[in-house]
Amino acid sequence: MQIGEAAEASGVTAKMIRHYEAIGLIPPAGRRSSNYRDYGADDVHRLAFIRRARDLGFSIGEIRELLRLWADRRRSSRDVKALALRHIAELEAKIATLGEMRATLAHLAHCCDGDSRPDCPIIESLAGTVPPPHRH
Amino acid sequence: MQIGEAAEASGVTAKMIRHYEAIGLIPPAGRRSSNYRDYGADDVHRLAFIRRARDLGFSIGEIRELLRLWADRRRSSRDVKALALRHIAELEAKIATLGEMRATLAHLAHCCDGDSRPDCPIIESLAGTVPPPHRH
DNA sequence: ATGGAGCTTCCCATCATTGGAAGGTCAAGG
DNA sequence: CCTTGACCTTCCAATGATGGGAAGCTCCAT
Repeated sequence: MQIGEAAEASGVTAKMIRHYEAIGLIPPAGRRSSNYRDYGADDVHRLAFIRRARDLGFSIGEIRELLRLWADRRRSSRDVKALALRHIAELEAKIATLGEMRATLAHLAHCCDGDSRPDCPIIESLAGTVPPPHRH
Repeated sequence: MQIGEAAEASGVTAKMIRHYEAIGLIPPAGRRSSNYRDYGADDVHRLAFIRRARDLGFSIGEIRELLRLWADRRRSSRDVKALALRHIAELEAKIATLGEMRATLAHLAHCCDGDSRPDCPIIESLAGTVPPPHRH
């Protein structure tokens, strides 16, 4: 099948399929006489794998490693799990950061009247005219 | 003061100060005869404002708006609060996305033995050989 | 006057993805 | 047979926020 159909079947855009090939995440696709790329079921399978990994927030580098582990029949599930746990830790760190931002901002917003007057603890906090809320 | 000192005082790197000037987030700094940028207390104050807004996760576009509101003595706190609430919603959306990733991956990792054998529900889920965990 | 610290501009890299231009290929229909 | 339109090709550029570094200028202390 050609790239459009492979994109449809895998959920990865044609644009990204070419990109993944360019950066060596996937092997170069076969070519027809027309120079069009040609994909088989295995290729689509690998692309869908990548798609699901992206949906879980794995980086390209991590996906490279996941693909290597997937292909290695002698892999240990320990290695896969370690990679997953490392990624979970990254996710939790990001969630914590965003959660702190949310909490700080929610507190400020809660203290803001939200009326037609200019006085606003949000702006004042950003301006540093009041000590920033420091809850943890 | 010159840019290094302003960077130190505001918590914004000299690199970023120049960048913010280039994209019009801050007005062009005055220059000395040496062509060095020259900053006063007001400039540092504005940079610190930007720094705190960045720390709360506001985008450059949002900060542009916040700076406009800060400068506007006739602003309504309603407008500031609306911007803050909108940003809180963005943060919560991101947190929710990351949280779903974390939950899915944690479930898979929990089901993975993590031993020396290759069998691994994480890899299998990515490969699509088992239906993906669909909890919401 | 020389060294070094700090400044200047300019270009490039990151990360994953998207957009578009210019042009080649193929099938269907007039 | 020729056109049209959908598909493909490569290449270049942009996104957002930041960092790295080169080449060259300014300033101050030794």
